Amino acid sequence: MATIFDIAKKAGVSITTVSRALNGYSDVNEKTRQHIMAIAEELNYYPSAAARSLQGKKTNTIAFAPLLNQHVEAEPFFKEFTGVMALACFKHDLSLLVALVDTTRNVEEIYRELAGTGRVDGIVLSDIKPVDERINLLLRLGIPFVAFGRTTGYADLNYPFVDVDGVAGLETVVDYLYKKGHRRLAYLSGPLEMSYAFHRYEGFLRGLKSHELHEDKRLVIGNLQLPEQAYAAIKQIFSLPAAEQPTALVAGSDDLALHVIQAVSDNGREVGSGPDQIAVTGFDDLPFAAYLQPGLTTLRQPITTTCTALLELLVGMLKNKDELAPVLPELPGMVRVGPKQVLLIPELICRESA
Amino acid sequence: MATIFDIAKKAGVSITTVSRALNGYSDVNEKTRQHIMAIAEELNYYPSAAARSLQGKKTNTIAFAPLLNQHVEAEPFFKEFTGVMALACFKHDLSLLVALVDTTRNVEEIYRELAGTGRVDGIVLSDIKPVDERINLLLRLGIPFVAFGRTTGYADLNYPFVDVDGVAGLETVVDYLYKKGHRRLAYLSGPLEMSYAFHRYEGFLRGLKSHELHEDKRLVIGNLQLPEQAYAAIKQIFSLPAAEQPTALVAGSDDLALHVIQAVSDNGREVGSGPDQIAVTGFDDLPFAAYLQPGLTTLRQPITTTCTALLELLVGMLKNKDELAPVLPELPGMVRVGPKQVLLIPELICRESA
DNA sequence: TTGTAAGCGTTATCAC
DNA sequence: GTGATAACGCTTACAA
Repeated sequence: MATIFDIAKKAGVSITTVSRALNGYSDVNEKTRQHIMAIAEELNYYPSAAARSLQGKKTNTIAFAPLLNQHVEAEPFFKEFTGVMALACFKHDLSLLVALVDTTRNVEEIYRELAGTGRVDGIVLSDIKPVDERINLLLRLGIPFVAFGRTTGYADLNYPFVDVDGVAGLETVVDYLYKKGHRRLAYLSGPLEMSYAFHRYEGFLRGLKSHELHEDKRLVIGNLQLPEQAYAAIKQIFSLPAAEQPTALVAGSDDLALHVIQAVSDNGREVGSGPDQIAVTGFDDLPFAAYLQPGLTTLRQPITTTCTALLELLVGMLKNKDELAPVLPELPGMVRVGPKQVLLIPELICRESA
Repeated sequence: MATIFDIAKKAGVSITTVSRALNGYSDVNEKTRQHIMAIAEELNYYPSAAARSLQGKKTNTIAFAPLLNQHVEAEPFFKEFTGVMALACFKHDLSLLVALVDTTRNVEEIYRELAGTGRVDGIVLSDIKPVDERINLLLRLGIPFVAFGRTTGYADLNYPFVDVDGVAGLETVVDYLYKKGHRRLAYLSGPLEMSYAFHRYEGFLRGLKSHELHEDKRLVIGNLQLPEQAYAAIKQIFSLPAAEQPTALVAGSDDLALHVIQAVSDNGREVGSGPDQIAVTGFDDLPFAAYLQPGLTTLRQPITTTCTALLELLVGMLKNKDELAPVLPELPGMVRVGPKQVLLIPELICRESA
């Protein structure tokens, strides 16, 4: 690899001049610049990223560092999100460093390293938990970051985040089902240690309450991760006395809904919105939701908007460290709940499953 | 951020000793080491990635740099592949730098930059074209890389690659359809400028030939990118005289098959394997293929195996630059066509669409 | 077992 | 306009 030195030698000037010429400084003779540029081109020169960032320069790279859940549960969403994030970064002329975090190791250390090694300008955090040490860690380290999701405390939401409003989402779903005549609703949830699952469940409860329904603990099953667990849960529910069985199954994610639909069929029932059918709903509206048979009624998680907002926020912080609130464009379904806090309202997509 | 200097000062030793202690060298007094480690911990020390790589150290990062096709066509596959690649990298303790390449800019320059800036140890190339300058470029620059896909020349396959055998795949499909009684087959292809599309089409032709069928140019439509184009193609095909219409539609990708299925319905026909139905096949077996109605008969592209092989190859090259052939584990459906060249045979997945 | 010092490829601060 | 030269934070001969 050619260095700035090689160019300087060949051009018969100092490395200072080369650096200035290449970086478009004004105080360089136009002729000299042309000459230097030509030689750089000829030598296939590209500045070393390492050397640059050693000078405190930006890396133009941000990290996306999700926790690696063993549960396949997160997988389809993870892939979708990562892909969209890569596309969003591309539009901002950023590279995306995907660094999965092994939760069986010392998580804090991994983030500390990511932040400390200076390979990235900022971090997109995800898989936020109700109480999440990573946030305080990054806050303390002074690393620019933005969270996809939020903690559940209300006092300490003093960090930048973008979240999809799971509470509002599930209230909408319950309301929809209520109006369709459902009175006995079951709720199937993924790992409740995650904020998003917690919020969705919370929304489910609020939905019940607003219609003066009460929660039947036997119809609420949480921490479902593997397909088998979902199957077992459904089987258990359908073994209740007929009068106590639910007419609608509300799943906390599309992935879960997928297994639920299978399990319902396996139990000799039919999924759908008809009178003798079992209603099933999901959350996410991943591409496959539309292809299921029957089509899945679900809440659309606006992934593209989410990524746009996350990056807009992060890039804004990177540009002017001082400015409190980066100018966020108004995006559809967006509610600003703080200077750097955004909530996105998921949209109910009605198909045939409920 | 704490530096090696801060630690040295606090520990009352030289930076050399700190460096050695931290890097696990043997010639350091155990007591000194303990002391240094403790201080490093206390100071939240992490070595600067920039400074290290400036010393020629590894970055433990590899780049995945796919071309950004405007066609949404590549999107679902891209997301799936990127996600699986991230998971595979994780297992090798590597970070993944996703750098989408804008094909409207100077592509060569972008790869040159990626290689020259030293941010990554190696590159995974994809979206290989029949004749692809990027390969010679990287070969010339001496950057470790491995290609997902291959050029179509046979003489110059002297670079490491892993490819899914599209030729074999489509021969299998045609054979399958033939045995089901189909004699008039249409072929719908994505952008033929890509090797994979080229190979699949080639396989289609060979399949026809082996059964002494001949190609009907009116039934072969290439460079389909947008859904509308697929729709138009199907409409056109169904406007042929009844006797000349195909009984089977072979699509070059699942994504294309998806649109084809829709278009067939819109033209008042029914997709399926029955006598009066139109058979449709795809390629990839993306997750949604199983959920389509009817389920899509398609060729399973072994993405996980592909990523494993790609990384195994690349990591092998990174470890011992000299050794010609890294020891590749035998993976299912794998054919070694050269010391560093691997072909993966796609498996036919029979569902209801054909 | 430890320390000194050179060097990796840049950018930035001075002088000239 | 241009050029020395000192950082940036680390690794590694070479000395001690």
